[in-house]
Amino acid sequence: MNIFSIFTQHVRQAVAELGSDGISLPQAALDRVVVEAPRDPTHGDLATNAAMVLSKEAGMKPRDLAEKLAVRLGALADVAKVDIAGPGFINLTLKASVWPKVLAAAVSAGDAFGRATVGGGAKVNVEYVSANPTGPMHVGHCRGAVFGDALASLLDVAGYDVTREYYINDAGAQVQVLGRSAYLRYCEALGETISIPEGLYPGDYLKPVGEALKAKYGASLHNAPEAEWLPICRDAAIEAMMAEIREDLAALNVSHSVFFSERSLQAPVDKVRAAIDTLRAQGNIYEGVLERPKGADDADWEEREQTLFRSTAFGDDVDRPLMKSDGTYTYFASDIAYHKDKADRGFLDQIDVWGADHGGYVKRMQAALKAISGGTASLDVKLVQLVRLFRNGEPVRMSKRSGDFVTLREVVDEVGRDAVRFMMLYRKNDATLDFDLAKVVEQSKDNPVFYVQYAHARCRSILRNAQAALPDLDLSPAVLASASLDRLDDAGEIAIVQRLAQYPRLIEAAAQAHEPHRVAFYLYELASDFHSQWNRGKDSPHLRFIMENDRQMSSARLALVQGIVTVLRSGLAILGVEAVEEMR
RNA sequence: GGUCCCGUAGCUCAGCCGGAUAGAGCGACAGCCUUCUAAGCUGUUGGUCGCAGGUUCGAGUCCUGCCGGGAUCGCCA
Repeated sequence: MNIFSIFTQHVRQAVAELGSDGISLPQAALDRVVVEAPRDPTHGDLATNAAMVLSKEAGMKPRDLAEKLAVRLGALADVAKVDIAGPGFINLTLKASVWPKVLAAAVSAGDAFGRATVGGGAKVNVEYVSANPTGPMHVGHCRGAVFGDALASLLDVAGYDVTREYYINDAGAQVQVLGRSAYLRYCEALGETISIPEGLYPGDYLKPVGEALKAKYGASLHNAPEAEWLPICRDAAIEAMMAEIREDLAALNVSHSVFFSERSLQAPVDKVRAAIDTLRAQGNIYEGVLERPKGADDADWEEREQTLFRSTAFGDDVDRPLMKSDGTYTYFASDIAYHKDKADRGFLDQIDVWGADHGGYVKRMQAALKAISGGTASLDVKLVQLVRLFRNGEPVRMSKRSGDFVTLREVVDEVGRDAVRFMMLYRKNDATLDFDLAKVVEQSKDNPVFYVQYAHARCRSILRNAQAALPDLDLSPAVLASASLDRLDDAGEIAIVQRLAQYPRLIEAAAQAHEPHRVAFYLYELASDFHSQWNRGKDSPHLRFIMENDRQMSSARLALVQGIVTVLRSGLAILGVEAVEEMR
């Protein structure tokens, strides 16, 4: 039950009925009509901008148009009062009987409350993490992983058909380097003393790969030509790294349904070549010379002719090369084939989650998908900004170069996955994030993770205590939903129900904007409403949730608690954070 | 130099495809424990929404130009 969408329909219906007054409006104009909760509660429960956005096309003054709409809206069963205010707002005050209905709907719907249909079952592909399989995941990967995972869950709840995908970069030069690094560890395992040259991966995490290679191949690779040992060492290392990455993701409660190999784009069928041929047939490929970029570090710039994609024809700033000087494909060429493959699999809605340092890549990828799909597919790229790691306000330095970086696993092991996930989502994706390892485990209001989880635990505690105090009361949601909810007439209680009523709309809006952080902020506000009401029971005992001498009131309030539990659980599930039963 | 992101209270940040008097937490100050978890709550304090124009009934939000911070700019991914 989403009162906002219900009333949006009511308002649009009222607008359509203006036809009988000789006022006809284009259908498109209706899309601008919205119903929202006014910031100021004295403006009523719902407000619509209909009269203001339609006045021009109706050829009427906003307030005159509002008068006509107000008459119709005032006749609706759930409306107690209609006011016209300011430049032409129509403010609706709903009958008190509306809120019990909303609460009952939430309680009886359970996990289904908030589930939306805005997605319409449309297929959408969310690609996230896609960390190179050249080592364990470090803390920098965390944010994109959690963001993508939560976004996928959000879209799922909003009614999209979501596929969660990971692109394994197992075809480039980096995995060759990985293979050489693994070979050195293999030599080391054979008893050789090694030194790791600049440019190879120095981390200890390849030692087990070396040992495994020795166990499987003995010394047979040692004096073999590179062409023979490199593919073996490389593949063994990739497999080992991917296994480790999957474990890291599991520790973070991040999941994927598809792991897509970059190499599978080149063999057995060269899909990269096919993609380039498609673009060439369109006339969007040519041989040309790029201008030297200004201001960049271009000391070893060498002007030369190369194969270019005409991305400027699709909104990019310069045309982009597809072939390296050694004749292999650029990463961009592979990525075009990959995104084409996604489109061929039916994903016309594609979302990529990238680190902000890849921001310069967005336009060309969008241009490429537009071109190669003939304009049918679109790509939204969500950039996640840096995470700066602190401990008690002191920066935690990390140097990837030395191989001595903070791994994702270390952070999860130290503070727990719930703290990591919630904090990563308690910020817009494009804002940098300071993550303090000490603060996120603090059990205080400073720490939103704790605050929201505590609200859920407190609710559950109330329900447990209620069962002990009133053992014969049936606290199942189905029964609570039929309690005398009209007895919830305290302003704080109604405010909570109104907050719950916003949840379905919030899910829709957050999903359409691709912004899971809105869910986190909403949960914080709901938790705050609840803690506040809980405390009012101290000064005013008649406001306590459990009233042993008034079973009817207890049932109504416990239904309210159950409604809060329902929404907290639903929202936390989207964020991938556990709704705990008690705090320890 | 080009492109992208950011700039809102002393600090950290929200602000829902433009909407009414711009919000929250922290900090500071003043209060609330015989009580369903005080691991919490209440109140006070606090803003020229970076600057200047523009669009319109209306701009923190959209457009243009500046200022400041960050990222990035063929042969890394």
